[in-house]
Amino acid sequence: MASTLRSVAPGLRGRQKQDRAQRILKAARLLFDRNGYGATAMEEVADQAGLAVGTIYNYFPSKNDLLVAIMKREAERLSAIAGQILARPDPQPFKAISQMAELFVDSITAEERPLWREVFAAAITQPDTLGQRLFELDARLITQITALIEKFRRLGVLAADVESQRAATLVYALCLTWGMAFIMSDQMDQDLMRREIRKGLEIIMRGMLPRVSAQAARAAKESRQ
Amino acid sequence: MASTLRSVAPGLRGRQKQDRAQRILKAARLLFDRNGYGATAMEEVADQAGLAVGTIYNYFPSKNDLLVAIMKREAERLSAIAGQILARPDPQPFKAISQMAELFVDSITAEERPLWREVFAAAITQPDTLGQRLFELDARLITQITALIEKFRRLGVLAADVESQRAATLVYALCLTWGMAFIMSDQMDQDLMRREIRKGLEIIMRGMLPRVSAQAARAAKESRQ
DNA sequence: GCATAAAAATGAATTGATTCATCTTTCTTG
DNA sequence: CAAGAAAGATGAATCAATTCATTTTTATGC
Repeated sequence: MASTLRSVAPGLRGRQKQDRAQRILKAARLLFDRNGYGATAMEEVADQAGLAVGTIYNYFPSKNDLLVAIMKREAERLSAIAGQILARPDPQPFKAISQMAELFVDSITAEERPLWREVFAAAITQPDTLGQRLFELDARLITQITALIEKFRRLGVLAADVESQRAATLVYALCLTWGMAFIMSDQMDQDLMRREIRKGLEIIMRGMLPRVSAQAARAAKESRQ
Repeated sequence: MASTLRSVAPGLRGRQKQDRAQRILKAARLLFDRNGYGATAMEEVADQAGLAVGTIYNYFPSKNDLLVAIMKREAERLSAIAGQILARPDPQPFKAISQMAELFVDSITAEERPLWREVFAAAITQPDTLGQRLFELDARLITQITALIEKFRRLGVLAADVESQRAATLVYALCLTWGMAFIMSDQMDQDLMRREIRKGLEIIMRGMLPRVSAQAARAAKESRQ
């Protein structure tokens, strides 16, 4: 009980613990990159880290957990950069939102595709633990896009009657879908993904532009008839 | 060689083969439903089907394959119904497209959620085999939505300068994203999914309505000619 | 410093998917 | 119909993740 309080300060034990977790992550990362996730046995990770298999399980409850811990670090950068864009967005809404989407694209490279496949799969089968952990990041990104759209909406550059959050979610849906397509098909490259997302954004943005006044619309309609 | 041709006609062997495949599917379905995918051992499926483990692997190359074979049947209905909607769509574009989206929603029930999780995960880790097999269905759905939008576009109810395929993909992205959200969170029910998709559709549809400015431009162009 | 408790590490045992050498059944040919 | 070939079924063996009883290391109280 009392010892719990003291152990917050890193004694020998605490330092070793940090060190080992780090060593395991580094070893796993190396082997997953080199040989792939499926082809890497936990025994091998243990060897590489200079530990016994059982020990790894004291730090990461499963092989999936280990992988997610590794890849989450990668994704973490994303929301930091998104924050920068949000701080001084491009004055043109389309460009600013595109930039956010590009971020997403840039964060998944072809080399990491095989690992991302495993991460997504793990997140889906264990949504409450692994999925949750990753989805935090996505939620943060949606919040950031929402803030961006809201900003433009306030300025009157975007329609007042579109809910920012909903629109942001739509943008996110677009990115996620193409991100998944990228992850799932070796045929697709980042450029294609970028282009497709851009096209989708164009349609979304059309729906977000302030509508011409009702009067003008009616007039136009009448003139057509 | 010659026998290959003859074997198309179902002799005893052929019939048995059909029968066994069916028996395996039924047994697996039963156990997956009852005890879950993870908790069902292939030995159990074999027992339930009255076969040896090895035999199952003569019919389905892996446990994942078995699952996908089961769930694909479920999804197959979808494109049939989509075809019906396409044959006689609601005259209002929003309603017609909503109907398509609803289809998607209805095809994933809360009971099947755990199994869909596994299916999605499998599709992601083995995109070339399992994923491909499922994605065929999605591709078909996109084609059908594209056809629907194209129809409306021809009628002039939707903007001429929006590419139907791209718009359809966006609609699909919306459905897929919420479908995944549904699958991943026990908190979400079909109603919520339905509502969210509808809201997203509203934004998309705004972007697809003929623009006043575009009309004006066209009018101007025509008057010039 | 030593005895005891708590925390961590260890690797052999368990569990379950997948493989494969062997055995059985069905088919083909004379 | 019998012999040989081909297709299919079988379950014991393999392989890898995960568990757990045991041992080792570190911390605590005297």
